Amino acid sequence: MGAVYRIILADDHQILRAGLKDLIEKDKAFKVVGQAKDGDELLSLMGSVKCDLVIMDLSMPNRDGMQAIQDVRVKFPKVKILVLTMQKDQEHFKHAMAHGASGYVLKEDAYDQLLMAVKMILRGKRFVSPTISKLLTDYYVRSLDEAESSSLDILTKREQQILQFIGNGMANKNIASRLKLSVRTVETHRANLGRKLGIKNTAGLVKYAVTKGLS
Amino acid sequence: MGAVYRIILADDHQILRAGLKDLIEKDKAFKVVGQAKDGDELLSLMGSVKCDLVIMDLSMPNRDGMQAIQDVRVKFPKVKILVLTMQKDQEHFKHAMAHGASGYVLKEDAYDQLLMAVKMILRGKRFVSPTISKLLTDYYVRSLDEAESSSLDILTKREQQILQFIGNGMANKNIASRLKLSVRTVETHRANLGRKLGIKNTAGLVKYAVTKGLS
DNA sequence: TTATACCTGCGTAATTCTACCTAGCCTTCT
DNA sequence: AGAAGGCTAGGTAGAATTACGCAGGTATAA
Repeated sequence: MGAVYRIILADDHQILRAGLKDLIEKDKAFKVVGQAKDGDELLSLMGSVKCDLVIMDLSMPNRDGMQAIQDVRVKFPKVKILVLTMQKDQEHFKHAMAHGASGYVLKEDAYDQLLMAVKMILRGKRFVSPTISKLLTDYYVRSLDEAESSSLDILTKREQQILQFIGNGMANKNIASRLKLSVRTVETHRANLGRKLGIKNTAGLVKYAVTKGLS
Repeated sequence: MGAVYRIILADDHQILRAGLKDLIEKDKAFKVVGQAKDGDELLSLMGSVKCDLVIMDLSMPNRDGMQAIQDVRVKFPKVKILVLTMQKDQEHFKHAMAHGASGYVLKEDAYDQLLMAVKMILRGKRFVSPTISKLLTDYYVRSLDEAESSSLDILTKREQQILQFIGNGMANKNIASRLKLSVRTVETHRANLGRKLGIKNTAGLVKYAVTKGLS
């Protein structure tokens, strides 16, 4: 049945908050029970007003959004967080989500995206703006470009295979028995890998393998 | 001006090829100059018929799609590859793109997605189906969940710091000198890391650090 | 038919890591 | 004040990796 969900808005632009409140409350299932113009205000407001969801910007004075997310998560673990921001880059997104946000929507997105995000989050799901989703994929594909152009192709098949096992955290001995080779052979391959890639230690090779997606 | 782009289709379903040819050639800018029912046929066909783009499935008999991509890339580096498949998972996508595909579209996608992919690829861009894009983001967000819930928080600050250096491919000696600690101290921390995380070897720790984003 | 590159493997010595343990010093919480 | 956890560092022993070189067999290309 129709419980009314209580929402708090946090953004340093009063106009945006006002407009947003108006839009959101067109759906009778939602009620904006408070507004804050910065992180400090948000935290103190939440001390006195209960809510189910916070919709917040990342760029705010006095305790910026990223910090606010962490603080809210610690002090009010049950309250969901939806980030609504103009920050359209991987870093902000990753940090926000890693710090505990449940959703990430851009101010340039259509309003129905925000509405969908709110509904999904209140149902316990996460929501990521398709714009951001596409952005992440672009980053990923670009990283593949770099990976391809750089150096994987100077490795022989055997070397790539060995590298893959290294990347999976296997010791030379294990690799040798898996491939039915002498440990010495594996060592030779590993040495060649190190020489070709200019990496001396195991750790570097593993990192290389993992970042190249060989794992 | 309007050069006609030459396209070859590779898929083991004849019906699909026929329908696809029909759809594609509705745009007079494209001409399907050949069809193959498997990887071998594709490669031999390309030896005699020039083309700008190959649209291919991944699951084909006689030299599967993944292998075919690599072979095409080696023997005909100028020909672009668009994967059209029902494989809707991260692994197939990653491998296909890593092996040199320029685009990835699902058979369940709307046709205009395929058309857009073809056009973008022929303009030198890459194209990834939004469905896949969303899938990748979901994987990413889920991995954040695991990272958060699992174990990073049972590590002390110093341990996280050490883990980060390990993840960056540094040997104990280097970490020690960087942090102005004894090698033995670093070893102790590393041992504790291994114990807490249940990971025995360096490689595993590096992999852990990298996948947790500590690098 | 030479080259060339690749895969395989060994020798030796030095370096590094692992696996146990102990232990002093510090801060924080009770 | 006492307990607990964290940071530092050492001892000892053994396991593993690294560095350097060497070399035979095979496949592929010039």
